[in-house]
Amino acid sequence: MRRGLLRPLAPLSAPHLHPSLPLCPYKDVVPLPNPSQPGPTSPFTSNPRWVFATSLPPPAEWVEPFNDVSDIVATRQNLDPSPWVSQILNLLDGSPAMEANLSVYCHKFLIKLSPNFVSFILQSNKLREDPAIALRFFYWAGKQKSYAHSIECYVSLIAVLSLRGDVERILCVLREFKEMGFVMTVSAANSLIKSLGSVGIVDELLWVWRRMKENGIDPGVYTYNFLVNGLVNSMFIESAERVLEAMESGRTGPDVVTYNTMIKGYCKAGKTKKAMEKIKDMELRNVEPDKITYMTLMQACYSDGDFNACLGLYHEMEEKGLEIPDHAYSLVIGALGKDGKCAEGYAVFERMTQKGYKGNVAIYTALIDSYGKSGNMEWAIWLFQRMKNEGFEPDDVTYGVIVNGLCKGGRLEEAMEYLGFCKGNGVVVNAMFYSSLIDGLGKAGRVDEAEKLFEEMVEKGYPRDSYCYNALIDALVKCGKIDEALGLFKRMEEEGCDETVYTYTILISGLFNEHRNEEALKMWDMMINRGITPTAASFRALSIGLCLSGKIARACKILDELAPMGVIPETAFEDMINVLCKAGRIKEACKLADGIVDRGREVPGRVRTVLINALRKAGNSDLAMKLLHSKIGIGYDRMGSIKRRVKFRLLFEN
DNA sequence: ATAGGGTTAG
Repeated sequence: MRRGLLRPLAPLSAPHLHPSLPLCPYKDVVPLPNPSQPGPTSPFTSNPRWVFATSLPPPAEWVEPFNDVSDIVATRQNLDPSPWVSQILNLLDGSPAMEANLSVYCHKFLIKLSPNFVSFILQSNKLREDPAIALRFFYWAGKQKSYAHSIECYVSLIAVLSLRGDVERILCVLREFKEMGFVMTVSAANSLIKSLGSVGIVDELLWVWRRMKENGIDPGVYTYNFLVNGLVNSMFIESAERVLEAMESGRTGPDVVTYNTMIKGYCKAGKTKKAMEKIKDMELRNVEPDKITYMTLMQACYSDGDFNACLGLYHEMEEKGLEIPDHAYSLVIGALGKDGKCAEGYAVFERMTQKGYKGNVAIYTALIDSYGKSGNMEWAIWLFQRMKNEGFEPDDVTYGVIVNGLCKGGRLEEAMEYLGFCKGNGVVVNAMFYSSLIDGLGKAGRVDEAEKLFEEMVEKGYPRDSYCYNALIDALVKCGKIDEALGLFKRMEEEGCDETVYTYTILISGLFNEHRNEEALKMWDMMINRGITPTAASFRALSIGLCLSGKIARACKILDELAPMGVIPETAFEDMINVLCKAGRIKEACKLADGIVDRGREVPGRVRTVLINALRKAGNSDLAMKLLHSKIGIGYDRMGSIKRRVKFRLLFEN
C-alpha cells in the first residue's frame, strides 16, 4: 500500500566493480528498447503511480520480491510474492530477444529490479533448470542503472551453475565475486561451500572458509557439514577426516549428518570396513545412527559383494525400530538373491507386505531377478504377473532381468519375444537386453545370430557397452574365431568403450587355447599397463596357460608381482597344482608344491588330497599310498639343526 | 543438508 510513493533506497552505483570478464558470455548483449513491440499488461491496474504520473516521467521504482515489508518478523512462507515475479519469469524464455524484452518491460512500467528481486528470481525453479537463462538474466540485471549485485545474487547464480557442474562459468563468476569484496555472511558461506563442494572446486571452497573466519563468523554444524560433504565429494577423504576430528575436539560437535557424510566418504574410497567402524564412534558420542547411516553402509556392502554384512545391517535397522526405506528392501532381496537364497528373499518380501508396504517396481525386479538367476523362471514369471496385478508397470530393468533369466536358462526364443514386445511397446531397450541375448546365443553355439544382434545395435545407434562386447568376444573365442575376437577388441578400443578385466580374461584364455602364448602374455601386460586390476579369475586363466606350456616359474613370478598390487588370489597355487595334475604332470605339480614351501608359505592339506587323487587317477596307486602314509608336506625332516618340511619331490626318489 | 534398482569368465 506504501508502494509507489515511498521509494526504497537505490543501491549505490558501482560501475568500476564490473571488470570485463573474457570468459563470461552475454556481457556484450545490450538491451534494445523496442517500442513497437506489443508490451505485456501491467499486473497493477490500480497502481497509484499511474494516477499521479502526469507530465514528467516519474523515476523508475525498485521492486522487491515480496509485497509486504511489514515490521512483523516474517518468514519467506508467510510473505506474499510480488506479482512482478511471475511477470518477469514469463519474460525469461531464453529467446534471443529476452534481454530486449526485459528492458522494454521495465521501461514501460518504470520499474527496476532490486538485488533482492534478482536473487529471488535466480533461485526460482525455472532458472535452476536453465543455467544459461540464469546467467543471461544476471548479466542483464547487472546493467540496470545505479544497480549493483548483492552477495546473494552471486551466491544464487553460483548455486544454479553448480547444479549442472559448470565449473568454468562458476570460476568466472567467482572471480568477479571476489573482486566485489563482500563481507561474508553465514548463509552465503553455507551456500557457496555447498555449491563449490558439489562440483569439486576445493581450493575456492577453502577460500570461502578462510574468508568466513576472517569475517569473524563462527561456523555452525551446518557449515561444517557442507565443508565435510564438499571434501568428500571431491575425494579429499583425509582432509574430511581431519575436519571431523577438529569437530570432535571442538565446540561444534559432529552430528548424525557429519558422520553420515564421513561414512559416505569412506564408502566412496572403498574403505567399507572403516565406514562400518564409524558406527561405534557415533554410539560412543551418543549420536544415534539413522536410516541414512544404514542405507549408505548397506549400499556399500552390497556393492562390495559382502551380502552377509548387508543383511546384518538390515536386521540391526529392524531391531532399532528405524523406518525401513523401500530401497533397503531392494538391497536385501538383491543380496539374498545373489547368494542363491531367493526363498529367503521372498520371506523378507512377505514380511514387508505384512507390515503394510506395497513394495515397488525395484523390489519386484530384485525378486524376479533372484528367481531368474537361480533358474526358477516359472516363479519369476509368476511374480512378474503378480506385480502387474498389483498395479506396478514393469520397466526396462524388469524386462531386462526377465530376458536375462530366460537367456541363462537357454530359453532364447522366449527372450527374443520379450525383446520384440519391448521394441513394439515403448519400453526402453537397454544394452542389458542385448548383452544377455548375445551371451545366450553364444553359449548355445549360435554365434552368427549373436553377431547379427550386435550389428543390429550398431545400425539402430544403441550404445554398445563392455558387457555386449565381452559377450560377443567370448562367443567368438569359444568357437575358435580368435582373430575375429581380437578384431572386436580393437573395435572396442576405437569406439572408446573401456575394456574390463573380463575382456582380458576371455582373450588370455582364448589365446592360450590356440597355443598363442606370447600374445596371451602381451594381453596380460597390456591389462596391467592400462591400470586394470587383475582378479583371481584372470590370474587363473594366465597361470593355467603358463603351467600347461611348461612355464611354471614364470607364473610364480607374476603371482609374486600381484601381492604389491593388493591382489592375492588365495587359491592360486592350488589351482595351478590342480591343472598340472589334471594334465597328468604330477612330477611338476610336486615340484610346484615344494616351491610353495621354499617361499615359506603353508601348503594347504587340500593340496595333498589333490595330489593323492591325481596319482590314483593316473593309475599310480603305489605312489598314492606312499604319499598317503608319509609325512610329506606335513612332517619335518631334521637336517643338521634346521627343520625342514618333507618335500613332495621325495615321492619320486628312493 | 547426508542414502537410493539390474548384467558378463572358471
